Amino acid sequence: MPTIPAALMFTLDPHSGIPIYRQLQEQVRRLVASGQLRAGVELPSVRDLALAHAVNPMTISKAYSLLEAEGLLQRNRGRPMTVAPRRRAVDPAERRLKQIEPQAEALVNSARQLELSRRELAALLDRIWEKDHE
Amino acid sequence: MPTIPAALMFTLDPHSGIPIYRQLQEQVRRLVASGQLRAGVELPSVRDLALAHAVNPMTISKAYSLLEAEGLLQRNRGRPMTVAPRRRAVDPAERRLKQIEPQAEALVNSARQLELSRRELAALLDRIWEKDHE
DNA sequence: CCATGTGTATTATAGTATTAATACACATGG
DNA sequence: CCATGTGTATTAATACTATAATACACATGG
Repeated sequence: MPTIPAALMFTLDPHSGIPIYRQLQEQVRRLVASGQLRAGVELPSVRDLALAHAVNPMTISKAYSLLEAEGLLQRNRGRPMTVAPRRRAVDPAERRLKQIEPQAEALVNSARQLELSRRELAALLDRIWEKDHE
Repeated sequence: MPTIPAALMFTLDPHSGIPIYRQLQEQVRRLVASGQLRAGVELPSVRDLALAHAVNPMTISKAYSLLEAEGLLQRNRGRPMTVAPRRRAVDPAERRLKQIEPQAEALVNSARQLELSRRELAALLDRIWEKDHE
């Protein structure tokens, strides 16, 4: 089973107001849903992640534990956590869209409260999308 | 000075993980930036808002106090809070775009982690935009 | 066997968020 | 004047988030 680089995979911001453990939890969910993390793949160690992001190991562990309770990750005593076996390797686009929907709704809501036009919002998103040029 | 209906104006979700006082704070900022809340307009009373959203009055008061410290609201002893006088009545589109940018970046990030295409994301946003038909 | 690597449990501390129940100072309309 | 409406201060309690410093149980490679 391949191992993953560790830090580079996740974005954790302690000052975002969103609990760190939840940031990690959601990102793992998405990477698993999209198949970027496939069944059996080992996750970065708690200590590595904590060190790389200047965060307490128990905070990482908490996210991992919750993901294990969700059934997304598998715990292997004395060994790294792995992505749990899944029925479908990748969620269909529809399910992935569902997953991002609340976040999208919040954005549209904000745009409306700012009285931005649909075009202005679309242009902003295009700009951001291309900025991280992939 | 006109008074505002109270509850209908804001969306507060105690289970979103984002502190309630901050949800309110950001929404007021946006409504003021867009001119939907103009200088002098009275805000819903702390007790009304708290009652309508099943939330503690002090939580609302905290948001109001922070907005007053920001200079966005004005405190009038014994009277409702009002929107403070501003240089420009409405922020230019550029400033309003700036305000929503972090949220938009987070969404694009999520979409990427879910391996959604730019088109899929755009379509989702269009759908949501029109769903709330305005 | 044992150093090293896993995740985790424990205990303590700190800061923040939220609620609850009161009480106060001020403004306004009747 | 006074009932009613403002926002706010106070005190207490609870929950959540995060950190720190240890310690433990297990697995693996040399």
